[in-house]
Amino acid sequence: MTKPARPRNAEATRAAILAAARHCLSRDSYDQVGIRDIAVKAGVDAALVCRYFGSKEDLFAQLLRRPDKPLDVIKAGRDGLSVRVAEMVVSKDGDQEAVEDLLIMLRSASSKTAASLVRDAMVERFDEPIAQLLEGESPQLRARMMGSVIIGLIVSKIIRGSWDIEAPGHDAFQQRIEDLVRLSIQEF
Amino acid sequence: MTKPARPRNAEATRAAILAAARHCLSRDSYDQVGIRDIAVKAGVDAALVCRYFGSKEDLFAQLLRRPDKPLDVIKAGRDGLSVRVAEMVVSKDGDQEAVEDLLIMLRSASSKTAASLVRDAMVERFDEPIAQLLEGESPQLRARMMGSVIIGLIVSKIIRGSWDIEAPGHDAFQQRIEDLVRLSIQEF
DNA sequence: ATACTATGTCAACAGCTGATGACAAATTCA
DNA sequence: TGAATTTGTCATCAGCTGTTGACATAGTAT
Repeated sequence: MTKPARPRNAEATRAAILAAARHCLSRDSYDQVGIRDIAVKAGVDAALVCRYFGSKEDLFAQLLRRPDKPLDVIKAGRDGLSVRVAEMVVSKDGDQEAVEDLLIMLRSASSKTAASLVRDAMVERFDEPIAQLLEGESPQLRARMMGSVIIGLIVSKIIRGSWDIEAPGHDAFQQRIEDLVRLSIQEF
Repeated sequence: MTKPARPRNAEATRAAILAAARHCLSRDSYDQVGIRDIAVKAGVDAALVCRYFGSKEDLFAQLLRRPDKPLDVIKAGRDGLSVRVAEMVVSKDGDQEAVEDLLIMLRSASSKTAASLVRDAMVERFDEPIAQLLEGESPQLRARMMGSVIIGLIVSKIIRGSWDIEAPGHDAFQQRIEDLVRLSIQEF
């Protein structure tokens, strides 16, 4: 009993490493997630992580960079945008992959090495797509305002653990978030 | 020319270390700020930091814990709260010490060791004082909603560097923030 | 001056980090 | 078969981290 003998498959282990990195980095910040943590989670030796991705920073960059994955909330169009965003943030039904991407970015936003990568990813994957959905003046600014509202809700949840709203008030809570999102992108 | 011969004064160097820590931790996260960084900034040996504060974690705790400093924005009362908050976030005239405190917390919010300290400080220094200012139903939740809006704006600024609003639109921008804050604490 | 304490410095520790190159085993190809 | 290439592991490096204890120096009291 030495090795479970996983079949050798470069592409699969590469994907496993990426998935493990996503898992770890959505729970802890860039500085706290070690290459060895990711390797263990992926069931691989730590050296492989460096061999496949060059460096920890490159791995993180590759993790954030996914031009193939447009966000569901956004690509569904301008109609009902606020509703979908509120749903995404508050419930488990919405675009949870988008929330995970945001979690990864926000957790590592204050890391020196990861900061610029996070900024670029944020612009590319959130701000620009949202801005393109908006009509009227200064769509970029309004997109950033909406980003702020979302970021605030998620970071607040990171800090406190959860929102734990009692059942009867939950609808009003979600409605309030919806209103905040709507107001944030309203024309001036 | 070996030493500028700073006069030996325990209280002063203790304060210098605290100030240096504030300086460093408002710019980088808990994980990235080393004891040596703080010591250099304070003009002291690194060992002194540990001798005066026990450990890095204790130093951070002591930094967050300032019951003597109620926030200006809050203690001015409920009237005009939204206006003052918007001013605080967007301009340099507002309560900038409060913004710095928030920066320190938010930068280190995703650090494993600092997380619980940040959570407690956030509740103690922001959520509770704000909630006590609110009348009507579920003041805690509404206080947290307002916190979310503020956090979002500050974190967004952390990520992007600044808001760089062109001069003519600036008033409308501040007005919008004011409205967002007002909506966030509005009764249900 | 002498003893004593408070304040500050130095050197070193164990532990962790990201990264590298040598090696082993599996797979593929001739 | 045997050689070659891919895939994975191991040991190790240098650098950094928080922390500690031994030492040095300044200030104070006797």
